[in-house]
Amino acid sequence: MSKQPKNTLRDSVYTSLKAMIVTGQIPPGSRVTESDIAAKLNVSRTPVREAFNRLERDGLVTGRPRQGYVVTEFDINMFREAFAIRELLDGHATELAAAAATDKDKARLRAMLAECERLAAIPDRTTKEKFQELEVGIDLHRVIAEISGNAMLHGMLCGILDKCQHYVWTELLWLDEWKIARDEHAEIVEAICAGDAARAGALARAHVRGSRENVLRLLQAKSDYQSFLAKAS
Amino acid sequence: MSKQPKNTLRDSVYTSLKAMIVTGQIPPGSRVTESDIAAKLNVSRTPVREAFNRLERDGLVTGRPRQGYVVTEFDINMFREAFAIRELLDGHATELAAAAATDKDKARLRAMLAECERLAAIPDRTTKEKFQELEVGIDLHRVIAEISGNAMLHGMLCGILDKCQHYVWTELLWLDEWKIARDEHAEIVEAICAGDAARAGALARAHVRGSRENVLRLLQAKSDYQSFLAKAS
DNA sequence: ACACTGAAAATTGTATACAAAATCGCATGC
DNA sequence: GCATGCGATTTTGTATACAATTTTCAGTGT
Repeated sequence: MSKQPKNTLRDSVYTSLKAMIVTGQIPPGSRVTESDIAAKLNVSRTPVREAFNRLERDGLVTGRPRQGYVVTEFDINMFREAFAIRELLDGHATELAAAAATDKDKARLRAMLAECERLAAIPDRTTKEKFQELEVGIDLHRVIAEISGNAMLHGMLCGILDKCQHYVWTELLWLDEWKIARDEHAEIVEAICAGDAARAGALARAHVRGSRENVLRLLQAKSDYQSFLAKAS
Repeated sequence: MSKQPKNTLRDSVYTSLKAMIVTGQIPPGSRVTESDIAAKLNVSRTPVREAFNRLERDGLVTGRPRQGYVVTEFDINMFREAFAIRELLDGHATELAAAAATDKDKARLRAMLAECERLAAIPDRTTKEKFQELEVGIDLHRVIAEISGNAMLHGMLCGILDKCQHYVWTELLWLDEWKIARDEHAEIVEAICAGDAARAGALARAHVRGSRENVLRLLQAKSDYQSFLAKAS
């Protein structure tokens, strides 16, 4: 497809599939067959199978023995679970990052903030640009986890953030009220740059809690809207 | 081989391989080839490949593009990383478990404690029995995570515990000083049964920190012993 | 003795062929 | 009309064949 050719087909397929799933091109609940994907990407089933294995391990698809794969449908319960863990891991990672960040790291974080700002300032944004802002905002957390120096923590947090991104993108981004908490991100970066671990950690935890509440509120609104539609018809 | 026949060969191979790795039958740092394992288990390379994929995702083996797989060697740094995360996740899981445990759950935990006690009381234990005690002690944490009701937390903690088990088993269990902190486990279970979430969480966090210090002390002793051997020869 | 070349061996990456199992549809019997 | 059973189709699970690449090691030249 129009993807950068990776070293191995397996990685290429994995990346493509993951992008398609996270962005909702393949909506949650869809049944996906190895043959279809293989045909669509012009490869054999083998690399597709291995990609599916990894995606299943990531929790983005669920596969039952001889029954094929289905793009995971996240319910509100999984969302709560993910955010409870994020609060722990993100908080700790941010504390560590504040203690470990080099000047180069700090510059990198500031550049991401600026990029986020730039994307937010575009008038009449397309869906793609909205997604880019969301992605940069989440990437900020990934980079903070990387800076923390704890590779295992970084890996686990990336996995959770993928799921959160998937959930927000497929369920909520259509809402106009959606908005990245840019000020909170800026405060966190500021605390990291100041080397204030305690403050950075507290801000990060509060930010995760705030995001959770924000999303839950939007989910409620969506649910209300849908039941309104149902009653009206 | 002498494993219970699972539904799919892939799962069977995964289970067998994981057991062989975690118990050190295949020592860390060994090169493992698909063909060897396939021959040893009398299956084709395909299920072995998929098992390797999952094990790589688990972090138990590391594989480079066309270079084969190597059983991951955990260094002391990874160990510290794992325990930092365990402190967060185990603490939270134990808090949740204290709030959520049913009578059946409590009975299950008490039964595991009793089993641990029984294994510890065996005189002149074999290596296998030592490993069983370790396994039950770690399983206790897995079950607590399960009881917490947060499936994602449970899954992540299981992954980390596998690595810790692997590390302890391959690096430290030969030491006679090794000893499961049975009293601490008992205290944690007690707090869970009493429904005291704050106390249970605090105990769990302290227990993880204590385990970490214990292991680090043993590693130091091992290192001292090895340098003593080197100087003597 | 050492470095470099190049072919052979070993090993993974990919494709494909075949087997087993599940699902779907249809017909048949009650 | 509905349930049930049987067969055809679809889809995954496994094995194997082939391609690509890396490593190894022997041989040669300096």
